[in-house]
Amino acid sequence: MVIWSMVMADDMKRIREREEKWQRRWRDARAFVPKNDGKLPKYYNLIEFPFPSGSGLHVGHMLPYTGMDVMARFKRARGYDVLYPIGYDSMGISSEKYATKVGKHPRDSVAELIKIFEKDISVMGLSFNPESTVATSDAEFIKWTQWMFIQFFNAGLAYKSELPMNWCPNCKTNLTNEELEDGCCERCHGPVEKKMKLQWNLAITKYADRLIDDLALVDYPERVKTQQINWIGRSYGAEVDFKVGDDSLTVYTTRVDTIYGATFAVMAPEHPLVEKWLDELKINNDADVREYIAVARAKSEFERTDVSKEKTGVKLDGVMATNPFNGRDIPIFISDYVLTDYGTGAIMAVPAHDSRDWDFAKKFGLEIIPVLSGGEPGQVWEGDGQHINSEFMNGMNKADAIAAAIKYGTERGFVRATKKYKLKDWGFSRQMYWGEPIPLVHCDKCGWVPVPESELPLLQPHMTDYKPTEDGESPLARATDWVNTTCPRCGAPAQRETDTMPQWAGSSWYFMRYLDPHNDTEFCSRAQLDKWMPVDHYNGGMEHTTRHLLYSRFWYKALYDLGFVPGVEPYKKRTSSGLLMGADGVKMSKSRGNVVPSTDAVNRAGADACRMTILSLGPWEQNVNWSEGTLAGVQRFLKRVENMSDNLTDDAMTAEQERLMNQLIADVTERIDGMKFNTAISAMMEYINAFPGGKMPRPAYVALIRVLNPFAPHLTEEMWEKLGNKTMLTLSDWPTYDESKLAKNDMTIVVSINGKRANDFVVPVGATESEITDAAKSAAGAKLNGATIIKTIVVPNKLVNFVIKK
RNA sequence: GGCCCUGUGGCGGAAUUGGUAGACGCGCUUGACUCAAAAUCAAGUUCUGCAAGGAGUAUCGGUUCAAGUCCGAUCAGGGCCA
Repeated sequence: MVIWSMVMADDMKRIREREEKWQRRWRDARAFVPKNDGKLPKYYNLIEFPFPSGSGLHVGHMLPYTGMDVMARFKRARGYDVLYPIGYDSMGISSEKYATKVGKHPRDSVAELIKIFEKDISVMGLSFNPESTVATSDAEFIKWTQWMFIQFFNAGLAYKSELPMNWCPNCKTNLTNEELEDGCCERCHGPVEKKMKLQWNLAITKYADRLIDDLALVDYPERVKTQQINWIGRSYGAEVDFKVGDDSLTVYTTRVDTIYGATFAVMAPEHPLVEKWLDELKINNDADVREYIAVARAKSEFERTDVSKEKTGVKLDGVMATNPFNGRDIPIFISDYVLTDYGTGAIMAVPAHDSRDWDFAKKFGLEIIPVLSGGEPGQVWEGDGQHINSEFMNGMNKADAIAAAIKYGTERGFVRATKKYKLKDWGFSRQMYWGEPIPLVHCDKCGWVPVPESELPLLQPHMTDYKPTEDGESPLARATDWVNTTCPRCGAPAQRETDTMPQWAGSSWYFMRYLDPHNDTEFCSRAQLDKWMPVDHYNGGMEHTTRHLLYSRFWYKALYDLGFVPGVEPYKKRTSSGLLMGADGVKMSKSRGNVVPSTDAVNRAGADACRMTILSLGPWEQNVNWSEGTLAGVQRFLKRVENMSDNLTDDAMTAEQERLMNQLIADVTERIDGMKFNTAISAMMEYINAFPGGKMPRPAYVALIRVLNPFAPHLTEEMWEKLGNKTMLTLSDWPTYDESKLAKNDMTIVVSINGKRANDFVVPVGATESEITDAAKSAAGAKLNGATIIKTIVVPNKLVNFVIKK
């Protein structure tokens, strides 16, 4: 026992030393630095850059890095000039929270974290370009993030407006609605308080149509495209003007065809007309109305629109709305299920054909007029059908009736066809210390004025107390020396903006800085952009398919419109990797005790074995569970491959061995291309199983280590050197295969009767159909006795099926 | 509630275009080596049955000569949006 563990430890030591040796040699040879000389086609291979975590890396973090590393090594061998960079998303609340926790200024703690992170990933043998790393918190990076914001501001894409924010008293942060999860803080899952706040916004909704339409130009998984489209939520509808006395109440509807079934109108409690009517004393039950408004204001959007909750509302007593189509007066309610910031903040309610309106009408005893046939009596009907009770629309279906109603109303001036989006403009203000300061100065005379480019980067002042404030104001507001400045335009006393940018800012463009990380006159030279953009392959998690992907696509399009980048889409192809969970199928976490630290796994099994294990566990897009058993299987495989190098024969290869070798190269090539790493690995395992006793002819072995190289780069380099090669395998070309050698001499054909497998038989390749049928008949034997063959189906190279009757 | 994805041995998972279900790995069983064990090597391993055979890809139904694969309904798990 003791002796064995010493042998193991000795073995492991040898493996680790060998891995370090090759990592050193690759670095010295600058093997992973792109040539950038225009001689080879470029390939930009991108992972989502990480937040430098302080809690230690585990094997799950390595999954995307490893898979994309295989792609990078494969593409290099296939003759591409590959850029595979890594950097750090080191701005933002995560870094700030960590700094607070360890009691160090974020500038220092971030630098330490990056060092730890780099050390942890260095053992894996990943082929990142060591010369193009960036961190979003570097001053030289912040400079260009701020510069871009100023370009957007000057182009009218950045504006300030009052927005509903969600204050998390635990994290002391304001959150936008997108940053909530089930109505709670996405970080601590605690309750939030709603308040209005003046915020900077980026006008992403101006790009909503292009963000949808340009998805046709890129290669993203369908589900990713669908999620983006749903998130943007484009709907075609109509605004209809209802007269309310001298005022005009505009409602938004996607179902203007049902207007003859509108029996009441509902307004958001905060709708400005409600306020106006209260002021004008037009509302008789003003006390009830005011109370309802106060209660609704306190609720979150999530609570307000939860369909399962009981509908509440108050009738506005004293005002009626006139339906412009038929002149009919209908009552008006306020209710919290109508939101101010969606549509016009007012709807026409058609209870017969909308379940929320139905619930509301039932509760308040309101009239219900069906205008589409097809429903059950006494139930809401949301399907299509022929229109009834609808004058000129009678007999039409939904689509035709919508068009007819819009035409009718447009001609008479009370309807406008509109397009609406669920997507809102991007709330771009945060009230925290560790974010890029928004580089604007407010002057009483000149308004908001950008900080001159020569003064960028505008860094946060060094503060010892950078903790968030209790009231949600930016901690930068406390740095009065910094805040008070002069107007860059007129020189009068002025104040700096104290809000900072969200974490999403740096991640919206970091992939361009990799191309030219130390340029201090441009964010990236145009020549580098022209050469390397767009990113050829961007892999990331499903959790970033809405916000990050949409924000960065918007950012790139905005830069394109301003003439700074060469295309309209930043990423040509997007893939999503699944998560690597603990062995128990639950996300790795300290509290769960299921974490497998990556340095640990590498020390136990070596980097090659870890890399292959991570990729063998299951399909790339799916969540997979860590398995020590798989690790052991992979270790066994690598050991066998190594031992085979002492067992090579110089015998001529048999035809079958040659076929296997060519098949191996074909299979592995195809599977890496399709990111089917798990089956690429099993193809290699099958291959060595086909050589009994571990005896392999030399060329068969060479082919194996060449295709194994992207997965197990250290071992294969060592074996390659052992075979007498003087150049590095990492710098060698990918092996080719001979298509003509893939064919077998004979083939196994299945014979089935009425679709049920009966037997199989072997025929030489090139047998005629009648030879095959005859062979099939004899293979089926007694099972055909006394039967009439009605039909014979021959599937080439595969199967013969007899349809029989007895 | 809406949209999307996934259901295959004891386990992780394989199965081009519908054409031998269970590759490969783990685990397990047996054998070789060993005083013994570990490691390694060899054989076996969906279930049922002594066998011949029969059953079998969440459930039910459909299309087809043929369904894990296509269609419909149901159930279960996951994701996104409400």
